[in-house]
Amino acid sequence: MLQILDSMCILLAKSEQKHFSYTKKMLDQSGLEISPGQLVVLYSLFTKDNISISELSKNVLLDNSTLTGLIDRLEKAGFVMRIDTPNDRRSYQIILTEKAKNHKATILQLMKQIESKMLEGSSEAEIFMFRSILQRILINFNS
Amino acid sequence: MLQILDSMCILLAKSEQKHFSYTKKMLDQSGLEISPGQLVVLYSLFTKDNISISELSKNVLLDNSTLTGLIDRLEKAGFVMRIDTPNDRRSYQIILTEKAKNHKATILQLMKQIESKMLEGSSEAEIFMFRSILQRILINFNS
DNA sequence: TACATAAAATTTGCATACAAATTACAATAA
DNA sequence: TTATTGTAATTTGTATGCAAATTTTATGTA
Repeated sequence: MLQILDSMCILLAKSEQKHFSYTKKMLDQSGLEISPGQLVVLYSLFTKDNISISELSKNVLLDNSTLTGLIDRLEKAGFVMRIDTPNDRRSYQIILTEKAKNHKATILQLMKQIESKMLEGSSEAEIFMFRSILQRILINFNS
Repeated sequence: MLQILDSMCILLAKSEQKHFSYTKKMLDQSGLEISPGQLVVLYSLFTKDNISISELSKNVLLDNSTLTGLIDRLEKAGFVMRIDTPNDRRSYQIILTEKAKNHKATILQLMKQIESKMLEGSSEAEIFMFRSILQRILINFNS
């Protein structure tokens, strides 16, 4: 085992890095023409779209400035549109296009597939505990 | 709880993202003038330096092209030096400077502190299982 | 109404990351 | 020895991410 992985922090970082690369590879192969970052945004929008960038930013835990670029690329690829917000010319509503809705099932299935790969060999009980520790980590770093 | 965190994949990604931000913040406050990426490289070099970029790349699970920039910045900040490899003019040996060695204890202590924060509220048994699942994830994504 | 303050989105600058291409050099084969 | 192949490191291009600054528009106050 690599020495750096003695550190739980580095082990977490490298696990996520490999997960990210794998996701990127699977997306490339799928022909969907979306990126890992866009995947998260779409996943959130499938549950609730027609919201502002600021609202979306809370839903996906990303800064507005990060979302600007992500939405740019999603819009260019035809998955979302920016629509004027009534009564507030500063803001847009982000809505899914038909194209995005048509790909929803495929996208969700791909995500399930990646999750399966990730958790291969872990029991339900282990996964349950894994989830709760990750949630605790998120909380710990937000205080 | 945020809807996106239903997905174990996204939960993992966001946990790491928050860990990264926290590490960056702590490093900023420490006055050490190093970044999270540089921290991992130094951590590995503390165990074994005087190695080539390619060898280091295996030790830290990073691509050569990523390391070029990281080493550039570490060198500029006076933590490492590139030394010619005898008999191979393509390659350099990366060695730690006295400055880096002088900061070793401080850096390791800071890393311990971040790990403590991360795992706050988790038992030894939970941490043990967490570690083994992360190791399995790393393996799953490498095959 | 005019001014100060706040908010929404974007831009800019910096730090990861990798893939693909490039440069320089080494090693092997013809 | 020359040509091919391989290797080490870097460069370039693209995608995250955030902080800080900026632009545009709202809102609240004098």
